[in-house]
Amino acid sequence: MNIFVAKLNFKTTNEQLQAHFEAFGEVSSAKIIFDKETGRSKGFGFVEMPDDAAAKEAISQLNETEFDGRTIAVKVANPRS
DNA sequence: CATGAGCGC
Repeated sequence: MNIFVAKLNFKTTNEQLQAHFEAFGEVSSAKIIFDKETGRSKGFGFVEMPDDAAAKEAISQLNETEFDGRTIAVKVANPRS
């Protein structure tokens, strides 16, 4: 299941994001979206978890919670066109 | 170079 994570701290990295979600289950991939122009983080990313149950749990447990100093928004990601 | 809702190349 794909998970959308927004309002991340700009200094938050893929490793931190993955490690944060691994507390609820295995994470196949975690990716922060970086802006190609500035090279800085766009402040949001995506996490993919094989186990749907763990994914849903992670969403409900991490949404609207503080992570790396910022209150993040965790939701189910939309299908990429 | 900078910043704060959103959906990725």
